[in-house]
Amino acid sequence: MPPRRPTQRDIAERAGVSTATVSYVLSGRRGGVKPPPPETRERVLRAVAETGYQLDHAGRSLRRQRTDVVALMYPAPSSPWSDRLAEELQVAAAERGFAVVALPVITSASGAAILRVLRQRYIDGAVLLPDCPLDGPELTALAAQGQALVVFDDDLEPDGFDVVRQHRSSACRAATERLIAAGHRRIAVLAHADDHGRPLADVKLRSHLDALAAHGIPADPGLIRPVADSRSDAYAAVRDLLRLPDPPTALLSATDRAAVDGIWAARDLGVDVPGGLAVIGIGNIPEGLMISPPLTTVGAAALDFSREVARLFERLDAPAALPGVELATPWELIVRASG
Amino acid sequence: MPPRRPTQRDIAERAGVSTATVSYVLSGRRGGVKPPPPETRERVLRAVAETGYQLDHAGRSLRRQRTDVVALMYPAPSSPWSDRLAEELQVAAAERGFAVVALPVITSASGAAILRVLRQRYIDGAVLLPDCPLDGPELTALAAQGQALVVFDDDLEPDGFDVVRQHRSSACRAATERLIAAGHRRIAVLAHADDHGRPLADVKLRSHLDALAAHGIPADPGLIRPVADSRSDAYAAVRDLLRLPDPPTALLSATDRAAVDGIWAARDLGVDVPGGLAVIGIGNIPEGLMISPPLTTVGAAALDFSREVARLFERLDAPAALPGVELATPWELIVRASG
DNA sequence: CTGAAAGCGCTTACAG
DNA sequence: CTGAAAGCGCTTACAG
Repeated sequence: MPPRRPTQRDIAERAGVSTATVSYVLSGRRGGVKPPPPETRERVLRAVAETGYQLDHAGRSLRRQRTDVVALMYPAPSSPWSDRLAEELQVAAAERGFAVVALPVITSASGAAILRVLRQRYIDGAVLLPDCPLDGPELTALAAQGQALVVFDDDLEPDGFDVVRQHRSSACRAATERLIAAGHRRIAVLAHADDHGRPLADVKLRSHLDALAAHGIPADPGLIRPVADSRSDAYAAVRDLLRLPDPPTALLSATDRAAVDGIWAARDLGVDVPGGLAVIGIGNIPEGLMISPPLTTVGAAALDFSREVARLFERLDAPAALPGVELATPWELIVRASG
Repeated sequence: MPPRRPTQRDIAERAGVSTATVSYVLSGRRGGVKPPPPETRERVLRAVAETGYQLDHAGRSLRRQRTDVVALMYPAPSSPWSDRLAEELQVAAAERGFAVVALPVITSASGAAILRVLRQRYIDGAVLLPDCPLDGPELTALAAQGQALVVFDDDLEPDGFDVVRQHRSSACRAATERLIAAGHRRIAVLAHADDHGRPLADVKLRSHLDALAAHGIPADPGLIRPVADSRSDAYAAVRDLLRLPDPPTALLSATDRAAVDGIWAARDLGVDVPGGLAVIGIGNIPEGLMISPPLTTVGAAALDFSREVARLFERLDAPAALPGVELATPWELIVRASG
């Protein structure tokens, strides 16, 4: 037996009704029209049970011109933030009969395939976390084609899609300023890596360099290490930095994870934190509260995406296209004990 | 202007050709038939560029009876393992023109919605990591309907789907046996939590209790804490355990993360690891190599899913349904310095 | 209350 | 080399 799935036509024949009736029973009727009476209903449901019929998504979404699927797109690897957003999205989606898929973006691999998911209407809408590889024109085009989009970005202008402002740049600058104000002049940086394994000049690193420049402090390239995405590399890098003849007195890390490893490296070398090395991370993950001393960091105060999720579904529910708006969930400097 | 997307019909009119030709240009022809000549091709591509036409996934997949999408399903939150598998899947999928979606299962929320993605043919196939909420009959039914499935499970029999054996139970038992052999009798356990916040009697906890029973060692319920999924709770739980009048001498944790926090709690209290507290985790995440002392753990030796991914695409490429097979990627006890 | 029929956007044998 | 036409599995105005 070939794996042919039964269709509504099979159910209709079996139940002695039309395919219209099958559809009415299974999916209801629009506009408050009465559903089929119990006897009809039961005949259909029996046929469904007997055959193991399952609705076919392609047929339905072609006809309805919607997929009832939303996506969450984020740069891999996942984080407590992306995990939390996935969860909130799933709860809200379940209430409305939507399914949620996650789209982790792996820089080297994903490219075209992941864009196809948005462009070719696999989904009705998406929340895009920061640093997804989509530019303004692309987002505008997607929005114009009807995709509901809520995009975390500090620079793009809303244009048929909504933009969530985090003001990451000023929050990151505040971290460096705090270190400078405390007298630090040699500040090591654990940065993200670019494709060539060099420090990535992203908003985090640029904010730091801007703050240094604003205070006339020269940046020492030797103190900038592209290890923020690897726990083991971060540990080793900080260990090496602390063994330098002229070691840094402070550490700014593009990720909280690497900052935590930096604290471990310092502790394992007997260097006091923050006395011997002040440490500030970026991201505000829950783990930062667990380390001793607790991690000073930069990030959103609360692990809460309810407004952004609600906005996505407002878009999805709206009868006509909504104009793009700005939402604000600003990052802040969260001072704890490590720096 | 309503956001009507152009269709191949629009492109055909604009280029003065038939929709068949448009499709041939955009999607090629089966069976080595020659593609349209350059002039035709160019007219079509120009119309595509002018209108911003994008293929519609619903139309194509309804006609082709396949979606060219595969999924990775895993219990949330994500882990280095699920991240790595997503990456490998994405690389393999990109080569074949498939898109990858991740389906994190959040126990409370997901249920029905996530099953719909499999049942209603949103996707052509999936890899299911351990502890996804699908039973044997369900998987058999999905496989019979043509879904390509590779399922991590130690108990299910393959039946139209493939099963990856990890032998988690015997590997976990080996961890407890090692502690017992080293003379430990009071072994604390950081377990997963069930829906009521009590220790979840999963394969990890059961293996531990079995090993204790086999050696006639009574289990002390007071030593079993449901904190394996929360870093902060794990730290606090271990701190409290170590302050007990009769503290445990060893710790087995259902997750490496919680084990690492346990080591931190011990170190912060001045308790030597493994001298004062032997610690063994489960999961073998890279972070376990970073802590001092390096974490003894239970898990797969390598962060490598190439065989499982290859098998999924074998299924997808096969002209007829393949019988289910067993693959083996056994977990092992990985002895490092912590216990 | 129910059914016949059109059509969503594609692909693909088939005819010319 | 290209087009007319059928059909994938649904949903839904409309007629009876």
